[in-house]
Amino acid sequence: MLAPHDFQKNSLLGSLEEDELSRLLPDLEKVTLTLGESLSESGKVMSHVYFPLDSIVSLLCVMENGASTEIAVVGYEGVVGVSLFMGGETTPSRAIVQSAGEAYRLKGRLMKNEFYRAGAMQRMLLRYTQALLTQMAQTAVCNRHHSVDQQLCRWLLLSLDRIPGNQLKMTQELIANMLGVRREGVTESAGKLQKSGLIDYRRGRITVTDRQGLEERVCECYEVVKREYDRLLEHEAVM
Amino acid sequence: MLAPHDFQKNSLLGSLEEDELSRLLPDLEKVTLTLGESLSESGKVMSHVYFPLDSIVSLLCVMENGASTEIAVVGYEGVVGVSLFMGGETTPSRAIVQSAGEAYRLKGRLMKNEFYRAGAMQRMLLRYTQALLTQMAQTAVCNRHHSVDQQLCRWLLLSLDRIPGNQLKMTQELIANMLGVRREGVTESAGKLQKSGLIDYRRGRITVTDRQGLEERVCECYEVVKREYDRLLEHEAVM
DNA sequence: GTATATCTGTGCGGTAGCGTACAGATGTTT
DNA sequence: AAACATCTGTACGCTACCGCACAGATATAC
Repeated sequence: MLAPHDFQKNSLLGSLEEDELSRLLPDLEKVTLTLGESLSESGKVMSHVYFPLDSIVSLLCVMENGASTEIAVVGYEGVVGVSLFMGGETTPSRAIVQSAGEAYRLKGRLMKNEFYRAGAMQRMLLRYTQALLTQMAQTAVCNRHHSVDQQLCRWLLLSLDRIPGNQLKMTQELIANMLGVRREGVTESAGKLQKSGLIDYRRGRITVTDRQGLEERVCECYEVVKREYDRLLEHEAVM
Repeated sequence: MLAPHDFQKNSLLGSLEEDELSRLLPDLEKVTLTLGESLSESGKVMSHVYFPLDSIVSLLCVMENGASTEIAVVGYEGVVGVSLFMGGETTPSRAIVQSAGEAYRLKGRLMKNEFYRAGAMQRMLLRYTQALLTQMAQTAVCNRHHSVDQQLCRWLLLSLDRIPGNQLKMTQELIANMLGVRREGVTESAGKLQKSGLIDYRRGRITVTDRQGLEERVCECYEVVKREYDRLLEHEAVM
């Protein structure tokens, strides 16, 4: 038996108008995303766009020497593959599944067709893309000015906002790759948070036990991004 | 006497189709941008979008404590004010004139009207916005992984690509604000470039004397951004 | 239950960049 | 020409983070 309004778990899909939905629904394909899976490689054309339901996808910039940094994170509020409708077809960044879960996907061609109908879907996607711009910008400034401690808090909160529950399956090694810092640095910062009783870290599983405590410790970057996402995505698009 | 095809100095305007041009031309207003002028403040709605001709505009993320970082730079190849057509109306970042010069501007409302006609203009603007995304992403990763030396080279080259000539009017203090580092750090890095004979720095005026030398010293980030801009903007938009 | 792989904690020397302070250089104004 | 503002160079101690090395802890497989 099919879950009746499953797709609504993704807020972009959930905000569609009737006619858009009826056009798209038959082509939406539910897929399970596994940890570490790559949805998009640098310079390659994606076959689909992905609308996460309870999964998280990281957009990573990978450099020649293999070092990487997460530039944005996408969850139920967004879509992976904006370059398909923005017209560039590819991007130099990678999209990696950071937290396993489900997503709907839609063939690139169909996404573009819907986008160019210039309806509510287009407006939502553009506003979402602007939110993504803000997240990237804030990531840049955070990378420059804030300590690993603060960045870890930001990362935890941004991730937590995108999944149900308060637990992340994630090794320190992977977090370090996301933040673009040493694994030992994450160990140290996570240790401080642990000692302060904010999180409980147990071999690849972080449980946030005091969310408010994290919010008190995080840098302003988290709030800036969150406010902008709320502003851009939680209201109806106005033209 | 009017310069006949002045607007073509901006490549977005220059790539418009006949009918678009005839609609927009009467409303394009030529303005002179002065060094340090602000075109957009955090959270405020811009009245116009700006198409630089020979000026450079920096997009800055400013934090509560006043520290800032440049997240992207816009010149003749682009437009300042993407949030107007992306639908968000405002952004949390500021737009500051980094190099004085001229630009055409267009009222926000008219920009949106043209955008929603979904013609060549829309496609160009979207591709440009994707290029901007790439620049921000690469800035984030560069801030994380590269030395001030390398970042200064990147900044010089990106700026130089956007103006005629090989001279920038710019104090080290301002460059430091852009890069989000100490002024002394810029002094030191610029000193190295000077000793290597790549630039000539004289109180607020940098002359690049060996562009190729800079390109040999810059990190990969410059090339990634440049390639993506070329790819996305120098060809006709394909749907 | 034991072996194994992986993940986490800790220590240590090295360094890039920070904050601060101040001196010298160079345009500009009068 | 002298006075001034501003920009540039240098120095010094400090801290966060890096790279490396390795030991201990914990899940999983057999």
